[in-house]
Amino acid sequence: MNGRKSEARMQVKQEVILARAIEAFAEDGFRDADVQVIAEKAGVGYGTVYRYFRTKEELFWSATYMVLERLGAHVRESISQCRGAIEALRAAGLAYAGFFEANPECLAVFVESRAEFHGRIPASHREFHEKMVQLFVEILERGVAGGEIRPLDPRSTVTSLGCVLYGAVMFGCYVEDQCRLSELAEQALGMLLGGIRVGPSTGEAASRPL
Amino acid sequence: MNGRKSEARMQVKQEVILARAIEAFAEDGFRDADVQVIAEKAGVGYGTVYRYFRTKEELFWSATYMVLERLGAHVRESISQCRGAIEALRAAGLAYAGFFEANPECLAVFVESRAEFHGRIPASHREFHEKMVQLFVEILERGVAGGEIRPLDPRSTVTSLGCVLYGAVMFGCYVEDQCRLSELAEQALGMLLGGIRVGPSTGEAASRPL
Amino acid sequence: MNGRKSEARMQVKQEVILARAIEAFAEDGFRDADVQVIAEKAGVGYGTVYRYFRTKEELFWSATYMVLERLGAHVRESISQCRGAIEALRAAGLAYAGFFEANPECLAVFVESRAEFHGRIPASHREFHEKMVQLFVEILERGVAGGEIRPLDPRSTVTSLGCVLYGAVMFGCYVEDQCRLSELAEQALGMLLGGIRVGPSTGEAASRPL
Amino acid sequence: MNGRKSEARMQVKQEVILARAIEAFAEDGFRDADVQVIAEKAGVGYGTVYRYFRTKEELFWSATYMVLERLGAHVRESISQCRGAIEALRAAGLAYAGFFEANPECLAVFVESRAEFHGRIPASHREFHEKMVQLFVEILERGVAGGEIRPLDPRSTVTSLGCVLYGAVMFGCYVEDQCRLSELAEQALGMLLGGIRVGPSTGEAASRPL
DNA sequence: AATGAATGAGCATTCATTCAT
DNA sequence: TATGAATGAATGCTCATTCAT
Repeated sequence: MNGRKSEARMQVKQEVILARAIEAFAEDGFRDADVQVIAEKAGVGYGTVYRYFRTKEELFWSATYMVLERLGAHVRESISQCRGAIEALRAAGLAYAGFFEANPECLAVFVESRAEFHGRIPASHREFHEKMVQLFVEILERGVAGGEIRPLDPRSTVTSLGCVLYGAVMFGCYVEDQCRLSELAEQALGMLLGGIRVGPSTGEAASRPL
Repeated sequence: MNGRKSEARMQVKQEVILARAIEAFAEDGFRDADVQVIAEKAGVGYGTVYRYFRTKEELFWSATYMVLERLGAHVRESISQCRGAIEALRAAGLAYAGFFEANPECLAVFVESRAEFHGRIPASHREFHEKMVQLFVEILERGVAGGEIRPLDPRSTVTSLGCVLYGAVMFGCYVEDQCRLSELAEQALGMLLGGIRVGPSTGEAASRPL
Repeated sequence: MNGRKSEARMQVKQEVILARAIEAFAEDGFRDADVQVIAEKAGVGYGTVYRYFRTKEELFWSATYMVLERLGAHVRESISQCRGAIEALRAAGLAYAGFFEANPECLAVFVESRAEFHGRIPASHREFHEKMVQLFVEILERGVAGGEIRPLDPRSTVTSLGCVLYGAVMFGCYVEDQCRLSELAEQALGMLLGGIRVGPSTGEAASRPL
Repeated sequence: MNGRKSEARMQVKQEVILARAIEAFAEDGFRDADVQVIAEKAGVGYGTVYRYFRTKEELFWSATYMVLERLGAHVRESISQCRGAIEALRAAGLAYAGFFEANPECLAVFVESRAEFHGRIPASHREFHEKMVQLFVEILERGVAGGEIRPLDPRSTVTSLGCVLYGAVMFGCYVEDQCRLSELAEQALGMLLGGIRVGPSTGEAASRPL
């Protein structure tokens, strides 16, 4: 029982450290963030951070992965109630952008992680990416099967969707004083969906709110 | 004449330093890049770098700006021969992605700069962004006036286009083993254009090559 | 107990660093002294110095303050056994000069600190100065009350005494091959005391040994 | 004739550089003063400074020597009209302190030079010192011969005088908000003179204005 | 002679990581 | 297991000095 208690405590501690790490990396970037400060904010000793994460880099990738997990959960939850495929795509897209809008520090870490790839995407991140792609592919296939969506190649369509959503989130810094991230994504996604939906795609359809 | 010679030489030297800086920042990122190494690669003394750029940060932003200038020139050149608006948009989009495909170190610096914004986009970068937006707005307005493009709001449309192109370039790392950057952009752009072009937007139109 | 041990050790370490810093600043001056060297001499790691002193400057002022503390202790001790005021003044003056004679590295740091003031005397130094003035004022007032010293304004008299002692210590470098610092101070102080003592101040009194 | 013109010009240029050097060394101290800045302020090219002074150190000692020359001229001029020895001593002392009061940048350089001695007084400075001592010795001997001053050992008396004046000038930073440098020197000098003048040295004599 | 661009040695400071307690 | 004192490699930046023009 002692072991369990201890395990649970450690689990909590690790999550606290990760949460503070996200904030620190968001604030200062990977290189400028200070492990000392993260430890202080997490309320643990300096060396303790190194008992949970071998290196600062491991801490960073764990923190970015936590962001991905939260993002994934948020997106999956958003589509749980959706019936139609188009509806699900819209909901997922809005959830994707909305998550970063609601958690700016996650966005900052997300951007930071993209820069830190330097050509080497960690396996965990690649797996997350694949899962997300799979999720969208399934929605699309469901939509195609149900006659809601034109029979496009699912993977390349998802890739294009990915560009739009990833782009909206990354590009948002240029328009943040004009519109919110979710509006940006809604708009761009709307235009894309207008082009792939079955039936006469009128201008109205493309530009009206999702 | 002495002055001119000297000025010309200094101009050249500065550009050499910037070129090597782009490579170094691409390779190691802003924080890990070593000014000493940049100096060596540029064939100048250490202190000389600091005669041309007050700080490493100034060097970094100058380098990223040089990337933007090259990118801008490449894009502008690509549309110089285009007649139609849709044609120009396709050409510009392909040039945008093609530039980063042909210059991976510029892409790396581009990504790095996005991460280093940390909420503060340098004025020079914002101005570049505005010019690019203006360029696309003019193309769109020309297309609308010529009846080639549906009467959408130009700015928000350009913003969506921006998301797609920016997104393709940033998102490319996830698909680089499946398709090239320009293919990715072509595909995503095609889907978007399919949705904004006048006339019945058929599935065929949206997915066929640009 | 663990805490105490650690605290005590750190206290010792800090004092060792300060002691070596005094030597280094004495040898090379503030600007030329190398923190690396101080660390080595103190037998601690480089970074350790910065755990105890935020900056080289803080280390310098701490070192100069340690000199003042030693000086103050030496002077106060010297007058503890004195009965008469004149006797105390003589003893204090000799202790003042004698301290620097016995600790040349303290003298060098003392001089260095005077140069580094640049118009801004650190609060701690000003406070030390005030305490010293107060000490001498009290001696003088005791001497005046006891009829041993003429009723001069204590503060301006102490200021003049300060000039003589400070001057002797600073001026000593010009005469060091002719007489020792304490002799110099004794001589100058003797002349000054000859002028303020009650009774006919004969030449003999002014120039004879204190 | 060309040569002469050139020589004269160089003479002027050198003095301009020295004058600006004094200001710079006074402002920032020897180590922190920037030769580049001195050159700019002097209105000459950077390298030109090095045509007139082999090293920064040589420039510094030349600058400090210029201070001494000005000081010496000021002091010598002050006593040119004095008849009596006591009168001359007072005048010289006041001129000494008054010079630094009127030229704070010279005082700063003077202090800086004391710190930079590090045990090695430059020959030129030692010679100046000797000349000053000689000047005062002659005044004293004249005073003794004329019966105005008691037959003290001239050299040790001058040394004590030196302590008082040097001390007043160096010590002034502690009392600058209470009295001016010249007042400080006047006061301290008055006390000392009260002690060495022939005749009954009353308290009044010692403390009344010079 | 005058200039100022070029140089690189030198140094303060930071911070990830280790390890004794 | 938790801690935080200790470490020293790493690096941005300065500035005295040189030398080609």
